[in-house]
Amino acid sequence: MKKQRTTQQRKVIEEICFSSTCPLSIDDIESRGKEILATLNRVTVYRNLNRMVDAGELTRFSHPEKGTLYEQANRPHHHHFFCKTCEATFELPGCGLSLKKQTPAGFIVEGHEVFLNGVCAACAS
Amino acid sequence: MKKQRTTQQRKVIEEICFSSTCPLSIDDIESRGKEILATLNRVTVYRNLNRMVDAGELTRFSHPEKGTLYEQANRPHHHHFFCKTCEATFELPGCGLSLKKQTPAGFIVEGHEVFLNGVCAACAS
DNA sequence: GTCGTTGCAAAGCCTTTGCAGGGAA
DNA sequence: TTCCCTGCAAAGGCTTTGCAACGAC
Repeated sequence: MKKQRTTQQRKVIEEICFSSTCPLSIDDIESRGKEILATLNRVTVYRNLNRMVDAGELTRFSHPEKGTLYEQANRPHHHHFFCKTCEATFELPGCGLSLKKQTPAGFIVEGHEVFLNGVCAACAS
Repeated sequence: MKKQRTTQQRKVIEEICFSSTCPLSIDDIESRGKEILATLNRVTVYRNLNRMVDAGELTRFSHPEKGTLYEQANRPHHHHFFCKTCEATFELPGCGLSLKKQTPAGFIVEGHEVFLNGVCAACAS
């Protein structure tokens, strides 16, 4: 692991990622970052996010509808809900999955992801 | 809906998709198709798959590790298991998800996807 | 002959890489 | 001063589009 330097860009990107309560896309992070630091470059966002994923600070996953998303790595086990009306992604605490019921004999399950979709409380009312 | 013509390419692509017991990637379909019809072009595969998705014959979904996959649309409800050893994708019948437990008040769940990963029976033994 | 389809080339996204200049330590 | 980091440009992968030729009907 190389020694890291604290740059303005890195501070902005880390602040955005660590303060968000839901997964963010590259576009989210880039546009929010540019509000704070107008010269922020998309490539720099990519590089910093990749570094943070490698360092175990962020988790990257691919959402079926929203593409690549990033979230903090230290969150408790949870899944995601995508609202097709406002297109926001929410974090759902806990897990409604019964692994034993799902798994055929001989298969070893090491991990899983669940994506729910529908309409969120705000959009439904 | 336009009138469709029955071409060699389309027959090959449909045969591959409709006879597979697990989801296929573009690469899978292209390489299997080229074994039957060597001149088959990747663009033609894309176009036919898109047409079949639009026609409701296939479902396209994005797997977190394998990227875009295609499967028959008329299959009963199921989820997918990805083996990290042989990198195959298996279809798991049924559903181990308890939606009520998972859903916060006010959210309306319309659909869901579950991806399991681990080691399949063949690779585990 | 008509017109849906194909194959090739090219273009569009998303993401990564090369490189020179800039800035943190 | 050192050398990590950034920004720009360019390159790679995946997918779509434009266009002329082909082929099903």
